[in-house]
Amino acid sequence: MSNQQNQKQQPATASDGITPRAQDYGQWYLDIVKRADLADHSSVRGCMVIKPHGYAIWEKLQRELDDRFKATGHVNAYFPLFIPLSFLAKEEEHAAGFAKECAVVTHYRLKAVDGKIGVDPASELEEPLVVRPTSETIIWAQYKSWIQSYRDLPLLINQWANVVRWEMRTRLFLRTAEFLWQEGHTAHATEAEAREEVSRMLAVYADVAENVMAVPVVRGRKTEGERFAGAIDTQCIEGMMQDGKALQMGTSHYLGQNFAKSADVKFLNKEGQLEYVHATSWGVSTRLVGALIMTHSDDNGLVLPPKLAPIQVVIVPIYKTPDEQARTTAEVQAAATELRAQGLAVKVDDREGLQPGAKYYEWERKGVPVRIEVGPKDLEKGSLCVVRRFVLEKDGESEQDLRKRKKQFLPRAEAIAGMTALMETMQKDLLARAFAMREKKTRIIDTLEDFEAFFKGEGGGFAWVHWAGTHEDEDAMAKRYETSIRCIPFEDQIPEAARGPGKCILTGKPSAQRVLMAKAY
RNA sequence: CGGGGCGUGGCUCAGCCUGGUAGAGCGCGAGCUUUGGGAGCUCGAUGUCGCGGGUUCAAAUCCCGCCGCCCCGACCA
Repeated sequence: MSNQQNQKQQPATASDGITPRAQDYGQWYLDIVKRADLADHSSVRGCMVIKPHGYAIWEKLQRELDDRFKATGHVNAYFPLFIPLSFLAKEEEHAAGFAKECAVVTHYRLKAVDGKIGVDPASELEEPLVVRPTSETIIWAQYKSWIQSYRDLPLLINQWANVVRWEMRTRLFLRTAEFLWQEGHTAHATEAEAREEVSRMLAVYADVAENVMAVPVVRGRKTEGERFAGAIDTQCIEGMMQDGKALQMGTSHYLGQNFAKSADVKFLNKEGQLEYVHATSWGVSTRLVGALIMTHSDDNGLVLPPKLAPIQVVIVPIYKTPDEQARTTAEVQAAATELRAQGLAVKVDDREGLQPGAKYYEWERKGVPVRIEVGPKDLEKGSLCVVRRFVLEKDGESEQDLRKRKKQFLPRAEAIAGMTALMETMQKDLLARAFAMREKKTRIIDTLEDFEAFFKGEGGGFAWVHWAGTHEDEDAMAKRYETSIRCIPFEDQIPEAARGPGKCILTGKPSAQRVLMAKAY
């Protein structure tokens, strides 16, 4: 597509092979995924291969999440990939919600016929097995035998797993037929306790989004139409991508007693009475890697928050003679050792046969936050050349000035001692930048005219609007403007100027508070 | 499911209209010279041209059928 023009030209900038965002945002995203070596399309429709660099980011995210799950009292377990069809069918609403995207296993054997291997028709399963699109039903079937008394509650379990949803259209990380995620499934004695769990885990997600991923999020609950199939309440965090579209980054559901009833999970309470258990479930997926890319990256490649960068500092030796090579390499190793002692993830790039410039571009593309160059002059001066992947842009700043600000020659000791602080600064800067970007594309809107103008002319973003429409009205808005209610935000999530009651933007009916409208991924 | 595109060395693609037995750039390997923002030269290796059938003396190329993937839309985390 648009990157074909670059094909046979000499690379002019670091962005070679990456379509600029302004030209084609969707293509830019794909280019980043490929050029930063995060993932590949596989030969299976809709399924991706997560490459080591992409997987390393996921592993760091996993660690951050898992630590928080443990800290809030959860333990990990693992349940089967296959769900008997009858299990899924038990919770009607749930089944209906996922029916259209289920992969189904119907046979268990292959057979060679005329030299060709194929499905053995004689091996048909008595009951088809659904490849889990989510695990509520199989897990609750098990909970039935685990829960008898209030003493067994709360049951706080998380599972790290892959799930399959046969989506009609897929996009690397954002929506793949198979994806990796975590799903928490908890059982509680009371509604209040379960609802508290829902809020607790949403807070964990928001914490990871903002303080680890550096992606500011709006917290709220879904409208009836957008709720998880089978849930009574779905809470979510919504991030804004650089094109102004919203991305749902995590959900936490109060499932009421629906699943307990369909799986017949009762417990004896303190008063000696049988009661159905209250359930929650909550999850985030590899989609978060997509959110990371679309929030922070630029036309030169991936930009990663230091907390999630598999490599935080890359050090490149520069030399001409074998003597210089020996000396700079020794210094590079020494610096690496000292930085690692601070707990930093450091990579020494002493590959031969690649010029330093080639290495710079590669690591920029891959989003390494800081690069250190060590040449003969640095050895003489006892300095290190510290180059940041990004700095906060100033208005009207030239490309050269920006580049100059990224690069600093620092006394060796200062550079090394200050590295952890620099990581923290960059982590904060990234969040601040993402926040500013979101603010810039956020409007308080009171009329349909302004609404339409915002989503057409200005390219859209987050719109705070009053809403008192029906489910049908929501659909009408979606058809007309391609927007949806991303969430009904919690009171403290609404900008102060936008709080309080008003009139529905569509129907004019009284509205208690504003909702968040946006186009969404 | 509808619309579009693509399938040829590892990658991106040219060649196809007008059939004559496969090319370029990048990458890869060796050697020499290079190295503070993508190195240069020399030599070298690498192909069931998506699959099946047909037409023909001859098919990457023409015809028929099939398959797969990607992109755009309707559905979704």
